[in-house]
Amino acid sequence: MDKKDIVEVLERIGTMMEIKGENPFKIRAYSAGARTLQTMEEDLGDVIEEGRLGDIPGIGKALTEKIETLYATGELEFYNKLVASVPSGLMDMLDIPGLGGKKIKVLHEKLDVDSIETLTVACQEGRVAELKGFGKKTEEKILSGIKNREAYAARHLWWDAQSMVKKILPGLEELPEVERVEAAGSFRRGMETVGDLDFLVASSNPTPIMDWFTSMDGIVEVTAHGETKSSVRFEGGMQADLRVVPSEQFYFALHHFTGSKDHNVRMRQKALSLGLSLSEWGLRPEEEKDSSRKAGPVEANSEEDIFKALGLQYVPPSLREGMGEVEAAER
DNA sequence: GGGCGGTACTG
DNA sequence: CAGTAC
DNA sequence: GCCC
Repeated sequence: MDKKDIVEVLERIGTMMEIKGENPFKIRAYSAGARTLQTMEEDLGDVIEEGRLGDIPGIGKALTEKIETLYATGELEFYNKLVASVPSGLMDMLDIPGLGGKKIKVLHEKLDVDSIETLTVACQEGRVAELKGFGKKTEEKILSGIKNREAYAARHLWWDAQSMVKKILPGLEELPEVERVEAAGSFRRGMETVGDLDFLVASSNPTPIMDWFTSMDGIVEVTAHGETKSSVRFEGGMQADLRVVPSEQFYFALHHFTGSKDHNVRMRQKALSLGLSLSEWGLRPEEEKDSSRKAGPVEANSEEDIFKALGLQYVPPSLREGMGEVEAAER
């Protein structure tokens, strides 16, 4: 079995474990392993041959064994058993916003739902709303999620995302309560495709901003509307999130929500090695857990300041993929 | 053997 | 409060 | 699950 197929198997293992209610950290380990493998430049056969698979960060004893077995035989007992125990239709349900492993499990056990089709019927008959932990609103959300799932699941070309950003950003800039605003996320990193749009605003008066954001033209659904975080969906399926933070936190939050996740992990580790703790809220001494004291002792008036505080050279968004750029920025 | 991010929003 | 999402 |  080749690398691509093995990556696929590892990802599916993660998904199935999610539905089985496995330990989230275990699930993460599988999807991290899949990503690592996917981005590995070397030939998988060579690496296995030389017995170096386990040397790769994120791939330990269990994953090494499974990957080697798949590579050599194309079969994996562990995987086959998992496949046999999870109805394939349940996997598709994870694409529906608001449904995770736990809820899917309940739907399956209580209502015998085993596919998008049977789930649709269960919703239409009102059986989902009667379940504990569910309700009428959940039911409607599931139905609309099903109806739009192709659009929702799809990523969008950077170019399309940009035309959307060009419409939203100026509107935000014009609001008097907005002190600073940036688009973050994979859009800011310049990825070829963009999942959701992520906007970040500095302000001490979020309410009017959130109200404006959740009532823009072209919105088909407001998925969340809070003080610091709101989320909307446009016709065409593009989703946009807005976060409002106090201006002292702006660059920490911008860095955090620009990602990538792997990059953030590296940066947090780097901070920890200096006895500091980095988060979207700020940079503070590690033991000072009290995040109620909002702004940390370290100030940042730009993203550069954050890198500087960690003794790193600036890494532009497009390089923040957690693939060694943090190490390379050491100086 | 213990930690793995910490928080906001929904129902 | 649990579940989900980021 | 992986890492320390």
